[in-house]
Parts: sequence; structure tokens; C-alpha cells
Amino acid sequence: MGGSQGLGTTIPKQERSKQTKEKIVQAAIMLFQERGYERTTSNEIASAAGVSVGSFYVYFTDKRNLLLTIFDRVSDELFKNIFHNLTPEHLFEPELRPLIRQAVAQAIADKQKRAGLHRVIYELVLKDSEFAGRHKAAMQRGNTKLRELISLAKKAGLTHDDLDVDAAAFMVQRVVFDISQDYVAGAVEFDMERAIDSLTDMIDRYLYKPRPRRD
Amino acid sequence: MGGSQGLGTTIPKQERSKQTKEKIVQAAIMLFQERGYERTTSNEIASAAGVSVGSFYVYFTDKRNLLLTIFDRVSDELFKNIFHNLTPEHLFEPELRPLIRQAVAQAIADKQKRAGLHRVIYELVLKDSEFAGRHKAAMQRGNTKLRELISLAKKAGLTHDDLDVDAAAFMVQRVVFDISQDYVAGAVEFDMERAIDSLTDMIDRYLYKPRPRRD
Amino acid sequence: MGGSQGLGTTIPKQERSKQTKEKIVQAAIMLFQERGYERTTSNEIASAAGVSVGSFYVYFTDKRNLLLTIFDRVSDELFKNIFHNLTPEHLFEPELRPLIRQAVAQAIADKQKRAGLHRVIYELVLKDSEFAGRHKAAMQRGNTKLRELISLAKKAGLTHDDLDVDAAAFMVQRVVFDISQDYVAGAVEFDMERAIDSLTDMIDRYLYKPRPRRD
Amino acid sequence: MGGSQGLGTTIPKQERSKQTKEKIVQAAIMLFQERGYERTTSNEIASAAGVSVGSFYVYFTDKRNLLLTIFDRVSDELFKNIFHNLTPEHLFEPELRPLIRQAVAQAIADKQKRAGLHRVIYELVLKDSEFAGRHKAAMQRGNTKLRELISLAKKAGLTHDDLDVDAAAFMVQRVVFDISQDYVAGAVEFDMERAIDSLTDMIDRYLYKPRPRRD
DNA sequence: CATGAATGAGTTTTCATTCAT
DNA sequence: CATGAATGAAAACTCATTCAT
Repeated sequence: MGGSQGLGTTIPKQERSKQTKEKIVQAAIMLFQERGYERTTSNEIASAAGVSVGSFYVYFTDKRNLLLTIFDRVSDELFKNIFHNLTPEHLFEPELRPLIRQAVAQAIADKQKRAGLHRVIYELVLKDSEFAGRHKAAMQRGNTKLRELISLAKKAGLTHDDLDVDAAAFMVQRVVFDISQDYVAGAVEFDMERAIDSLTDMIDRYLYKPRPRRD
Repeated sequence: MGGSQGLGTTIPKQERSKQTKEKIVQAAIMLFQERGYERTTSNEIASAAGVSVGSFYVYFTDKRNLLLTIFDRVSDELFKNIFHNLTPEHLFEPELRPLIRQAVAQAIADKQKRAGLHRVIYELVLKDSEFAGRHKAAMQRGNTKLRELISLAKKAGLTHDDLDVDAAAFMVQRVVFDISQDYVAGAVEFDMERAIDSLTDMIDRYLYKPRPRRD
Repeated sequence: MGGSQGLGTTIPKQERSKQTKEKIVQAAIMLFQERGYERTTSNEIASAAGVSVGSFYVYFTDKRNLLLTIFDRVSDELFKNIFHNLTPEHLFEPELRPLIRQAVAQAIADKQKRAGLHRVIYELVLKDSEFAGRHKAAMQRGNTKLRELISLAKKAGLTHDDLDVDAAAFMVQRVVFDISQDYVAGAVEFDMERAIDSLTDMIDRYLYKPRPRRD
Repeated sequence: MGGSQGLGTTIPKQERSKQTKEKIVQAAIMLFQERGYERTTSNEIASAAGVSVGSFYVYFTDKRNLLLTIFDRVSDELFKNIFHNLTPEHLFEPELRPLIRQAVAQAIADKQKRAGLHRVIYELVLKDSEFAGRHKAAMQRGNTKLRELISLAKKAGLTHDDLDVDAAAFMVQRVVFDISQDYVAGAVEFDMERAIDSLTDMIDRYLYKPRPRRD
């Protein structure tokens, strides 16, 4: 906050900008988690980031725009983590259930790590059409991946023969998203491990033909 | 100020109060649906109801308290509609799937009727602990009902033998709630009929042992 | 503002009216003492009196008018008590100091009985010119009485020979009033008995020639 | 206001803040004197100060906080003026009465300068416990000073031998404060010079042994 | 006279955003 | 680019008072 970083500072301007922006983003993430979106003021964010409000408005057009930036970042992260272990090869492993369970658990765990943030973001998704749009787009990407997998499984004769692949992709993704969202929102208190098991069973039986149990 | 208390229509004081309160509630429902909770001011509600702000604060301590009132009302209504056709007797009908489908469709349709309102209410459930508490309580009532039904079905040997009844009740309720919420929130665009079918299948296969298809 | 009762004070024609008015006055006294003038609403007064706000406005033009009524009542009461034992005859008793002490103690004790009320009234005397006027008038009545007494004492050669009688009457009255007001206002914490003694000495020595101590 | 930083017209940021704050304080003093505390709104103060309401709330949490600031300032000023000429050395001057008279006159004159302000402040002292507390603290400081002086005078054999020093310090301070307050409140109309004389006599005779008159 | 529902002007207060330096 | 003082529109809420019944 001192007035004289100009002289002797060898940090290139672009790099310095990036750092300032990042400080703001980090401060915002912290504050949004703690107090929610509405109850965090731009002055607080700037202050927590150690910059002036003026700077805040240099990097972001407004508070909403900042959350949008955070949204994109979080959204990407989430996507990568979930589909990292959900590739076509895995489909042909002898055990399908553990695969499903792991993906479900992953989705829930990832969100839990930044529960406050996901709560805040979802709040905006419900109210703000731009957030809603980006959310839909992100879901779409996931949906495409999932549909491919399910389609493959169907072709391999693993699923129920009459499975509506599109509907299944939609439903499975949505159900996992929603239940994990329920947990981050604090809307549910049911034991998480049992919930994951149930969700796994639900998806498993919904998609796949009955097979002999292994356990 | 009202237009029609004209001749001979003696409105008792209590009745008049009730009407004023109701006018405010109705105006609020309308405005909340249209513009959301935050962007509707108490002055606007009063104005739309054709009463003064003063009256607003005679009947409700604040905007939040008004939505709480609406919440309770909507919550009860929803509960009744859904469990009206979901009694133990139905379990022993030859066809289970139509029963599930009808309940699922009912839940979704009911919410759709007041989509804007449910969107607004859920917004508050996510942010406000009192709303969250009431929401949990309402879900609890539904959960109890559902658990009884599933438990009965299990005893009748209809379900998978290893079904975790508590988890199933939790999961099924939550999944139906969430998917219907997704629709009212405008978060999804997938064809609703196909979604209902999928959801029905999902629940059916999750809970019940495979049986010969009828259709 | 001649006439008997000032404007706004409806003369009750029936006993029942008088009772209703009295209930309001009593409720107001109670509430004003507890919460002060500004923080007591007319609705609360009416409610505490067990009557409707409408009735309140039948008997009093407004809240201020009600306090004015209370003021007059309290003012008279105070005046009577203080000057009851302060008559010319007492001047020729062998002991003057006890006489002064008793009057001072009386003034302080009387106010203490309704401390909250005196605090509230004085608040208005400071802000409201009509209260200020009535207060001055009441003080004037006391001042006249006191001046007569001091004048008599001077003629009897009891006081300092160069005593400014008018100034003395003014000062003594004011000092007793102010100190008692300090106590009701809670502005001072000094032991009251010692304060009364000091005040007595002060007045005694100010007015009267030194005489041999008796105690 | 144009140009860069070269010319002497550059107001440093801290200085600018101080000026704005001061403008608000001055405007508030003016308005409080004119219309009283309650009837002055924060918007009016900001407007009279030529700043926005927002600025008002940048520098003061609320109207009460602003008056508290003013209180402290005025309180200090008063204290210094009064005790400036009231030091132990003065006690041994041949003439005591002029000393007392000057202090009394000073106290009254100082308050008169800002009569409206003292009226407003005292209003709050009566109602608001924080004001009351600060008032007591300020009085305490004065009381300590006064007690020392009177104690010294007693030791020098100047006062009545049986004088209760603590009570005297309390009473003298209080009496001077109250009478001066009566004048600023407009509660009294008695000729001020005569009142000062009386008050001087009163204090003189209360504290000091009779001495031969000089005048 | 009594009632009490209804009124709405008037205040306080917040905070995203701007802009002169 | 950075700063942070200043802005002012906007929202919540109060309460003395009225008036139809």
C-alpha cells in the first residue's frame, strides 16, 4: 500500500499486473466463501487483497465479473478432475462399480474442498442468466463426455438394451451434480459414505444389466 | 383505497386484515417470481398490493419474514400433493412403474406451476439458515413417509434384498427434489418427458428387483 | 392561550371518559419513565392503557400534549410539597438550618420518587419552547414565594445586610432545582446525604449572617 | 485543480480527508445549534457541509458518533479555559472574591459562546449513557483539580474549619456547571451579572471564613 | 365516543462505482 | 496503472396520525 513501488522494481508490468489480479481473485475466493457474494463488498475484497478499490476496477468491470472469472476457473478444475479417471479404457475393466463409485466420490470430494465457493457460485447460477449460461455450457461439455462413455458401454452390451443414452447421460450427470451440490450447500446431513454407496448403486443399476455380485 | 367495498358489504375488521395480508402475499408471489427476491423491494410489494408500506410492516416484520410465510404455505401444498397418491395400498398394485412415474411427474409438475417462486425460495434456502432449517424439516417429513413405503416394499420382497432403506429414502427423495428444482431453476433443458422416464427407470431399478416388463 | 384548559384538551363530560384519560396518563407515565419520551410510541401508550390509538387521539391532540398534561400535574405536586413547610412562621424558629435542610431534602426526595419522569420532562424543557415556558412559569411561582421569605428574613435582620434578595431567591431556587435534577438524571453519584448537607450549608451561609453553631 | 503536482495547490490525501471531516463537523455544529440534534438529519449535515451523505458515513458511523466527536472537542476546550486561571498560586493573592468571580464568569461566558451546542450536548448527556459517561469523566477531571485547590485553601486556614472538602468540590463545580447550563438552555432570564455576583457570594461564603470586605 | 387498520412522509444507512491526483 | 476519497441512488424501516366503521 506504500506509495513508491515505482523505482527499482524490476518486475515487468505484465507480470506485476497478473500478480495483482491474482491477489484480488484469491482475496475474493476467501471472502466469498466466508460471507457469501452479496455480503462481500468490493472494498473489502480490495482491502483484503492489499490493493485499492481503484485497482479492483482496473482488472474487473465489477464484482459480478470477478465471480465470473472465478467461476470459469473452478468450473474447469472440476471438469478435469472428474473426467480424468473416466476414460473409455476403464469401461472394460472387470469391475464397473468401483469405477462409478470413484467418479461419484471424486465429484463430491472436489466440491467439498471449496464448499463455500460452490455455494456462492450456484447462488448466482440461479439468479443470473450469464452464470446460468456458463453453467449450462460447462455441463454440456461433461454431458458429451458422459454420453460417449455410456454409448460405448451400450454398444458393448453392458447396459440395459433399451437404455435412452441421451437421457441417461443427462440424468446421471445431473444427479451426481445435484447431490454433491446438496452437500456443499449444507442442505443434507445424511452420512456421506452411505450416500455415495447409494448413488453408486442407483447409477449402476440404472445403466447396467444385472451382473453377479463380486463382493 | 380498494375498489369494491361498496354498499352493504360490511367487512369485519379481522376479515379486512386477512384480506390485506393476502393481497400483500399475492403481490409478493407475483413480484418474487418476476424479479427474484433481492430485486423486489418492500415498497414495490406494497405498491403492487395496493397498500402502503406501512401496512406491509404491520403484517410482516420484513421482506424475509414474508417469504418465510410464503415458504410455509408452498411447502405444505407440495407435500400434500406428492404424498396424496403415494400410500401403502398402491404398493400392491400389479404395476409399480406407473406409480413411481406418476409421483415423479407430480412432483415436477407441481413445482413447475410456481416455478419462479420455487426458484426464489431455494435461493434463500441456500443462504439463510432459517430457510434452510425449515426446508430440512419439510424434507424430513417427506423422508419419513418415503422410508415407510420403501421399508414395506422391502418386507414384501419387492426390493433388492440388500437395499439400504434409509439411504434409499434419502436418495430417492433428494433426486426427485433436485431434478424438479433443476427444471424450475431453468438449469436444464432436456425434454421433460424423457427425463421423467429416465428418472422413473432409475428409481425403479435402484429400488426394485428386476421383473418382467409389461409394455 | 387563555381560558381554562388549553387547546387540544377535551374536557371529559363523563366519569368514564375521565377514567379512560387517566388510564392513558398512567400508562404514559410508566412508559416514559422506562423508555423515555422519544422511544415511547403513541401506539404503545394506548396499548398499555388498554385503549385504542383512536381513543388516545380523542383525549390528546398528540404525544406532546399528553406529556404537557403530565408536566402540569407533576409540577403542581412538586410545588405544593416543597412550600408546604416553608412558611413565614418557620422563619422565626430558633433553628434555621434544619428548616433549610428539610426543604432541600424534600425537593430532592420528591423528584427521586418519579426520577424517570422528571428526566423525561426536563428533556422536553430543553428542546420545546412550550415546555420551557411552563417550566419558567412554575419556577416563577416558586421564586415569588421564596423571595417573600428571604425578604422577610432580611427585614428581620437575619440575612447578610447587603443581600440581593431577588438574586438570592433566584439563585437558591435554581441551585436546589439543578442539584435535584442532577440526581434524577443520574448525572451525579456523590453521596446524597453529604450533598444535602453541603447544599444546606451553602444556602445557609449565603443567606444568613453567621450565628453560633448549635450542634 | 488542474496540472500536476508542481504547484502549491496540491492537497495531500490525508489533509483532504481532514478537511472534509472538518467541514462536516462545522456544518453539524451549526445545524445542531440551530435546530437541535434530533431535528437535524445526516443528509442535512452532509448537504450543509457541501459533501455527500456517503462521505458523512465514511467519517462517522452515525449522527451520534459525530456529536460524540464534537462533545470531546468542546469538553476539552471548556476544561482548559476554566482551569487556566485557577492555579494554587492564585489562592494566596490578597483578594479571593475576584478570583472566584472570574472563574465563574469564565465558565458561563465560555458556554455562552456555543450555547446552542451545549444545549444539544446536554440533551444527549441526559438520554445517552455513553454521553453521560463521558460527561462524568470530564466532570471528574475538573473535580480533582477543584478538590486540590479547596484542600490547599483549607490547609491554609482560609476556609471554614469544618468544611467537607470533597462535598464542597462536588457542590461548587456542580453549581457553576448547572447555572451556566441554565443560561445556555435559555431556562433562566435573570440578569447574568447579578447572577454571577450572587453565585460568587454563595461560593465565597460557603467556602471561606468571613473576612473584612474590601470594596 | 371507541376502534384499530391503514397511511406515507421522512430517516438512516449501504455500497458499487467513479475520477482527480 | 495505482490510489482512495467521494459519490448518491436506492433500500429498509418507523411511527405519529387519520378515518371509515
